[in-house]
Amino acid sequence: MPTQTRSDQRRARTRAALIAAAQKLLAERRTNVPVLEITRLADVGLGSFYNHFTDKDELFETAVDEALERFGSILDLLSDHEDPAVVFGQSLRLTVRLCRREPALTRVLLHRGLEITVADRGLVPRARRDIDAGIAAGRFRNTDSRIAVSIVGGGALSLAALLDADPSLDADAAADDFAINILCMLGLSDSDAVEICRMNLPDVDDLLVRTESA
Amino acid sequence: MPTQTRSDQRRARTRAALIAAAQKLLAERRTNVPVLEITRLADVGLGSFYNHFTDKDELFETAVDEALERFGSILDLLSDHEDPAVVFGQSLRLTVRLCRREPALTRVLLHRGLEITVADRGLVPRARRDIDAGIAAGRFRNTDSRIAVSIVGGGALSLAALLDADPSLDADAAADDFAINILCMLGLSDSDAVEICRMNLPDVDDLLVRTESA
DNA sequence: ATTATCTATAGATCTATAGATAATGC
DNA sequence: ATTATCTATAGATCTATAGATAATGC
Repeated sequence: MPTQTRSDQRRARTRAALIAAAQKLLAERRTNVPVLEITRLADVGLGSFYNHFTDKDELFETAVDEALERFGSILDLLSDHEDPAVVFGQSLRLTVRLCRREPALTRVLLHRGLEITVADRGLVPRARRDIDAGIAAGRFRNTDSRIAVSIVGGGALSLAALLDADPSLDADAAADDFAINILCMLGLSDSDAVEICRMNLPDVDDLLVRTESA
Repeated sequence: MPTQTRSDQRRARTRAALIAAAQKLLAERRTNVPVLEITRLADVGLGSFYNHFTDKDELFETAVDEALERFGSILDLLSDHEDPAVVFGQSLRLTVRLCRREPALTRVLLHRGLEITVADRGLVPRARRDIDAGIAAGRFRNTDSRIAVSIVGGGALSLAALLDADPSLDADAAADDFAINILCMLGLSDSDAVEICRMNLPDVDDLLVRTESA
């Protein structure tokens, strides 16, 4: 554990304030703002910006990466289950529920958009691992997991955009329906998929609290 | 038919040049450029820009809309078939193939990203119509078509991003695999889906030529 | 003494318009 | 005569740094 001097802490605070401001702006799709506006929102001096980042692009990229990590670390808390279809179903249902619970974080991800589903960080590698496990166990159809994961990722993002655009939609029902669709796609019968998506799910708020400290 | 004066033609040419320049920039993800750079790329005077658009946002939005229309009009050429599953399968296979054939156009759509799948124009209403027809005919599972269309749209975009990022991928195979996945999701058996996706497809180049005049 | 932050600002860059020029209409 | 385009530029806006100030380290 590297000793955190008071200087380091101060530095980290400033950096975090800048990133939080960037995430706020990303959620509003306003990335084309002067640096001064960012530092005002972060409540730090203009010069501090250049202490931490070389330009706006670098800041915004960092802000998206951190949001992705947050999402991923929440899903990592999901307890295991012997049936890979159950594991994946839980992940899907939880991910979509998280989008409703964390709209600001979700909008940050939506801004980066589809590049996320191509990336080799965040949620995609987790999904690919789960799908491959299901195929290996004979629980899923034998299919190209790169393409399957692409559909799942794009579908999840697209559904997140839909939930964001229409607050009147029932997010829990949409999440379960999404999971049913994906499980059917992977070869489960309609009834099997429905059954899995009726199982108990860990409390979303509880998971959020448990990852906040990180 | 409104008589096109020579003035109108000149005006339309300038406008089209600006939109083409904007699409070029969108494909390179460089929307944050000075107006002067856009007009240079379009080979028109700076002032002409303000003759047609009030600001850059308006131009870029128009540029994306036109690209979407182009895609949609190509799909409209697909001939009908009595089985809704065949119709939809053909659309899916063709859409993904188009992405490989028209990478610049595809990148324009990727820039707009997921907002497309929420929009009520372009490909989404066509997909929703096809899915609803399939459900009504008892060929697809009875499911919420809003969510299904969201998955299809997001999945297609995500796959387009994947094909764009990795030119070595076999687009035809990916397109067919994508369609199989979606048809399975909609309740078809694995073997039915595979069979549909082995059927003959209209020639992509031919369809492109037939819509170029529009 | 060192390191981080803040304030002030020079210079670069960009927007948007006014007025000139060129093309078309009749 | 009218309409579209083009050129030149005033004024606004933004970036990025230099130097001052404040906090921390030892």
